Amino acid sequence: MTFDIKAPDFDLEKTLNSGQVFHWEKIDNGFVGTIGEVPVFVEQRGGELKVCRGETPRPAGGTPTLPGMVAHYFALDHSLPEIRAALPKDPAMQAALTFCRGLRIIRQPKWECLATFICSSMKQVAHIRQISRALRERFGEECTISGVVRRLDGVSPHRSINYSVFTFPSAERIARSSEAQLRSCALGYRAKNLLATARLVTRGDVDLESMSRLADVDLRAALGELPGVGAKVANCVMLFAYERLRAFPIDVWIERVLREQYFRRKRNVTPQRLSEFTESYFGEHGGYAQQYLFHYARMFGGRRAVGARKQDATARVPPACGLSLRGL
DNA sequence: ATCCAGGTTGCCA
DNA sequence: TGGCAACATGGA
Repeated sequence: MTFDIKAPDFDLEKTLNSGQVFHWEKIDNGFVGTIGEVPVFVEQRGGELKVCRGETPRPAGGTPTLPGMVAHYFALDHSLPEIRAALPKDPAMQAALTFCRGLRIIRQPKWECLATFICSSMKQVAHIRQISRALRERFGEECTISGVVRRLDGVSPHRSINYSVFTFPSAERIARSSEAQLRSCALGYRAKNLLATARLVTRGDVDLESMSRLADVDLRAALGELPGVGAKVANCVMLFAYERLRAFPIDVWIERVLREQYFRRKRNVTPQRLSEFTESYFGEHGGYAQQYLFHYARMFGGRRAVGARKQDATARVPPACGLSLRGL
């Protein structure tokens, strides 16, 4: 069964390839992945999404409608015009913002997001994708997606699709595995942390759902208690799974941008000071600012920008703004 | 081959 | 507090 969903001001590819989520696979002009336990094929055509769902591994009760679920996951309710208007007007921000038009901060399942970002430390995005896939194939459940989608050319009425995808393993499933099994998924030293955190979640020592009621500072502290979760990962999980749009994760890419564009290579700028600056300067939607700067820097910035050709061949040239991030 | 990656942690002064 | 090394793995 396929649905059409209105999705104005949305760029599916930029959203899924910007390093906030790691499991979506580009296939046949669309993407195959899961939204929670629901396997989904999504294809964007102009301002519309064509969505086809597969079978969940188990019958799920109280599931919302597919269009509602998709719209919620991709945060189609976020008002991008308002968010864009509220961001700073400096050249670096404007350039990133122009390039990242339609990129949305999505709403990921909490455990899935937490687990993958625990695996993300000192890993390139490509590696994180490999780890995510390995965990799914080893411990997740396989689902199939089959159906019909109308063809782009409109010559034939439709084409049939048939894909396979794995759900992300639950905390319980990870907790039941061994550190050696996790290491076989190329987790390295992160295996110990993922296992320990999975056990805490499984035992009920932490309740990821009820933590959504905490204020930002308390949520950050609670997440920080988990093994393998420091300031950066906590901010990623807050931003990508708890709808805390102020959260501003600072990784090596963002740190380069901040030092080059906002601190003009000044020395003695501690992580603490960087954090204070981003909090006050980018404000309420800092997470969006961060994601736009991150994606832009990764596509065009110095230190051999990653994937500019493969991921976005149509936009190889950065927007003309009289500013370059080269030489960071 | 060498460098580096969406960091965290423990230990040192 | 701030600096620093260890920690695993594989893409560029």
